[in-house]
Amino acid sequence: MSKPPITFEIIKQKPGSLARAGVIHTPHGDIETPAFVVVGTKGTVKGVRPEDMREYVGNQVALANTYHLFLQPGADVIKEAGGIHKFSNWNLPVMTDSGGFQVFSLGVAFGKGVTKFSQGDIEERTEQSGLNVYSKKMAEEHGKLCVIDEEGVTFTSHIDGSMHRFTAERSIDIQHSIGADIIIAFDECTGSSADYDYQKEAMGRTHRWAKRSILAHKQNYQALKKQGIYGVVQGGRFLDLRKESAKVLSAMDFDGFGIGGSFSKKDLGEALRVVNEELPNDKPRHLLGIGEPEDISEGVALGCDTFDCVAPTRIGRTGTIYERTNDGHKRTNLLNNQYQRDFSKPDESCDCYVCQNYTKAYLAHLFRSREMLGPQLASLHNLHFIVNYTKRLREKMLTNSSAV
RNA sequence: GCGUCGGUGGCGGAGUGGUCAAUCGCAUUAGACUGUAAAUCUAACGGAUUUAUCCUACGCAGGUUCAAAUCCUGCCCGGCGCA
Repeated sequence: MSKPPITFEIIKQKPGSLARAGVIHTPHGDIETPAFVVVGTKGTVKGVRPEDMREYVGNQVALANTYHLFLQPGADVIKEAGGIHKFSNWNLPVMTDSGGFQVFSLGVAFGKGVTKFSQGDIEERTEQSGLNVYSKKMAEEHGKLCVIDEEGVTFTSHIDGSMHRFTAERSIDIQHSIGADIIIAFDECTGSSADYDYQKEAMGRTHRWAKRSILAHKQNYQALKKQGIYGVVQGGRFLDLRKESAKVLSAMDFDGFGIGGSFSKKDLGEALRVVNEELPNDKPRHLLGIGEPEDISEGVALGCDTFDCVAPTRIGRTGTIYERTNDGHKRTNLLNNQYQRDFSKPDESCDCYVCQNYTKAYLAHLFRSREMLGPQLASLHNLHFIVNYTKRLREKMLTNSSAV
C-alpha cells in the first residue's frame, strides 16, 4: 500500500503536557503546526485575494465548505475546473468542512441568534431578514432550514429555497469532487444547550455517519490517494460523551480528527483535555470553528494542532481589528468616534502590510464611507495577526520547553 | 410688487382638529459577531428621571375651539410663476 496522502509528524512534544509542535504533510505542501486555518467558505477568503494571502498573511492552509460550494457553483463545476486548488487559485493545502456545521446553523440555530460558542445561556436575537420567500416559508413552517433523520439531512437552500439532501456518502462524494487535501466526515454539530439525551443521540448518529463516511471514502480509489479524511468528535458539554466519542472515532481509520460542537466558554478546556487524552497521539487534531486568540492558546496547550475561525474576517469586515497590547491583545472597533483623527498605526506593534502603510484614521474613514477597501484591509490585518499569533505559539514551543 | 406652494427632530420627509415627543429613511453614538444564512445584525438617538412618569416642540405673534403641528389673521423666511 502506498503512502497515505496525509501524514503527521511530531517535531516536539512538551513533556508532561498534551501540547506538541508538528508538521502535517499533504499533497499540496506541509502545514507546520500549531497553525491557523484561514476560512474561505465559498472558495474565497472574503475580501482578500489569494496573492495577498500568500504575500502578506502567510497562512499555510485554508478551509472551504461543502454545502456552500455544492449549492454554488456546484461540485461538478469545481471538478471540471480541476479541483478547488486550481479553481480558487489556492496553491496550498486545503480542507473542506462536510456541511455538518450547517446542520446546526440552518437547524436549531436558525433565526435564534444562537452562537456556536456562547458565553452563557442562549440569547434570543431578532430573526434576520434577507431570505427569499421559499426559505422564509420553510423557516416559518419549521423554524429552520434543515431537518435531520438517521440517514442524513434535508436542507432548504438559503439561496433559492430549493431542497437538497445530504447523507454521509453524498457529503464525501461532493468533497471528492471539490478535491481538498483533507476532507471531513459528515457530522451533526449540536447546540450547546442540547440536553444529555439529545447529545448522546446526535453523537451516536455522528459516529454512524463517520463510519459510512470513511467507507465511502475508501471506495473511491482515486480520492484515497490524494485526500485524507478526518472524523469529528462530538458530545457537547458532557465529558463522558466526549470521551466516548473520542474513543469510538479513534478506533476508525481516520487520518486525523476534528473536534466539533458548541461550547460554553468555561467548558472548552475540560472537553479538550478529555478528548485529546483519548485521541491517538500520532494523528493531527483540528479544533473546528474556534479561534479567538485566547482559545487558540488554550487549545494548543491541550494538544490541538490546527484551528479555523471566521472571526478575523468577520469582525474585520465589520470594522473591528485585533490589536496587540502589553498583556495580550484587544479588539478595537475602528468605527468608534475616537479613531477619526487617530493617525497612529492600526496596531503599533504589527509589521503587516496594512499597519506599515495605513493609519487608524484612514481605515475609520474607509469604514464610515463604506468603501470596500476598509473590510479588505482590516481582514488582511486580522488574518496576519491570528496566523502569526498561532505561529508564535509554535516557535515558543520549539525554542523554550517551558513555554505554552 | 402680485399670484402660488411651502416652513415639523442633525438632514430628508410622514402626519392635516383629540390615542403626537411625533411613522419612516439617512446621519450619529454604542454593542454583538468563534467548522460564514453575515460588506451583517441589535440598541440608543428633545431634556430630566425613582425609566412608572414629568417638562419643552411642529417659522414668529395673536385668535377660534373643551381640544390646534393640523382651522383663521398678521408678520418673517424659502421655492416657483408673472411683472
